[in-house]
Amino acid sequence: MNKTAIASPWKNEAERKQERALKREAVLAAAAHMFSERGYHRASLDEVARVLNVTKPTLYYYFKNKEAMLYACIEHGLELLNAAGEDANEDGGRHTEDAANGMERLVGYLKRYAVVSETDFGRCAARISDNELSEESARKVRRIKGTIDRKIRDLVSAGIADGSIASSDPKVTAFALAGALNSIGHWHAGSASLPGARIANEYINLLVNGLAPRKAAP
Amino acid sequence: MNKTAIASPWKNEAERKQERALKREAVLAAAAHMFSERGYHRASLDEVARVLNVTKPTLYYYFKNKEAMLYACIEHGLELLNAAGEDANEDGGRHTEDAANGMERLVGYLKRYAVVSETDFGRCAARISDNELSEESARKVRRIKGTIDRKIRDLVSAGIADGSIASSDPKVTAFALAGALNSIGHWHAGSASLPGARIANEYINLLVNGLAPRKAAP
DNA sequence: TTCAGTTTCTACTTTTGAGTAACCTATGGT
DNA sequence: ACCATAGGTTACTCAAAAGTAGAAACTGAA
Repeated sequence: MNKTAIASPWKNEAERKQERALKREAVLAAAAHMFSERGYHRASLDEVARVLNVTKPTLYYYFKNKEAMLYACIEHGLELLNAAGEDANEDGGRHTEDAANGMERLVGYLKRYAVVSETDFGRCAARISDNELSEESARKVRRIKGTIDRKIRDLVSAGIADGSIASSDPKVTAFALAGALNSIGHWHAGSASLPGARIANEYINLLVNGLAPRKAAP
Repeated sequence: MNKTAIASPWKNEAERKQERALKREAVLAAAAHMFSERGYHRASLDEVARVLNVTKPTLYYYFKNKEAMLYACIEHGLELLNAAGEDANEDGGRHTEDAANGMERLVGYLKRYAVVSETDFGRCAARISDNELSEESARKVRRIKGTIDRKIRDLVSAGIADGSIASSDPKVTAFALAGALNSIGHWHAGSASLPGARIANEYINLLVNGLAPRKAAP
């Protein structure tokens, strides 16, 4: 599988480009970690640079400025959350013969969403307020958030249509679901005692079944 | 009821002290608004002062520094959230002859909690991360948050005991409930289109009944 | 060898906003 | 008349962190 038996320490054009992309991603990952850990303002680029074993100006070689880093983090986080929704459609259809109903698809999405919302990028997207960004970037972020919200809402609506979900208002329900899941990232950081997957499951169980006891399993 | 027929423009000792307390509260309210609107770091004290028609040093006459203001905001918010729980016990017992069950008391609490979490102070308490504070203050905040969490957990446990609530884990459930409610403050700020009370009700309805349809009302 | 381009560094400048010093001006008590 | 205190102002300092200028070091190519 190796292209060359011995790995040359000198890179050609393509390799250099790839390495640059790799480094850019490393910068982003470090920034995301910092942002989600300390918040945007308390995260200093000097320190981000330090954990990467470089100096601050190097970061500016890969990103225009700090805000650009934050935007990239949030955008990437939102893309992950969005991607968690993409296979909500596929997964249900592919796994079983008959198409999954609205509830099943929604729960599948929520589970994947929960997983992402515990990553650094996910937490950047979920926790950091838009208004840290320029109006320009904030608008873009809101657009993406809108499509995610739309996706949840559509799943809720589908569930209502096929009778698998009871909700009087898909719009508010979608807000509530996203809000509840986004909060996972918060407390997870605060009290690290609970295992993440456990929390997510309990959350989703609560959202699906509610606090009130059920007479019989539907 | 008036002590004097004509109000003297000159204040005595007691009136002065009260006025000072009033001004301190005004500073706090302005700060809370700023903090919850823009976040701690983006809120500038110069601007807080501006909306109060004073200058920045005046603020320092009432508070030691910016962090002290934030701490006071958060503490006050937490006190409100806590107070919302105090009358959870009273209210149930006082309103009807027979004592309210766990679920009823919990829902009562959650409703009041939701209302508070939409105020400036509530949002400061719910949204702003502890690590903006000194370790000293953060510890105190965590202690108060702990008692609130405990209160919710106890209500959940009580509900489980009397059969009005179904939950496998009061601890995680309490986290989830607080997290979900705290998120109200976020989105309310983002999309101001929905009326607050409506959102809170929908949220709580979701948490109580869940997404899954119920066969028959219990 | 020299050139052009890439990547990173050292050593700054700039900006922003928290915090302070020092000084006014009422007011009320003595 | 005088003083102490409360409450406020103007005009600063100071620190931290963002951002920049410009040189150095390396690479691959001509």
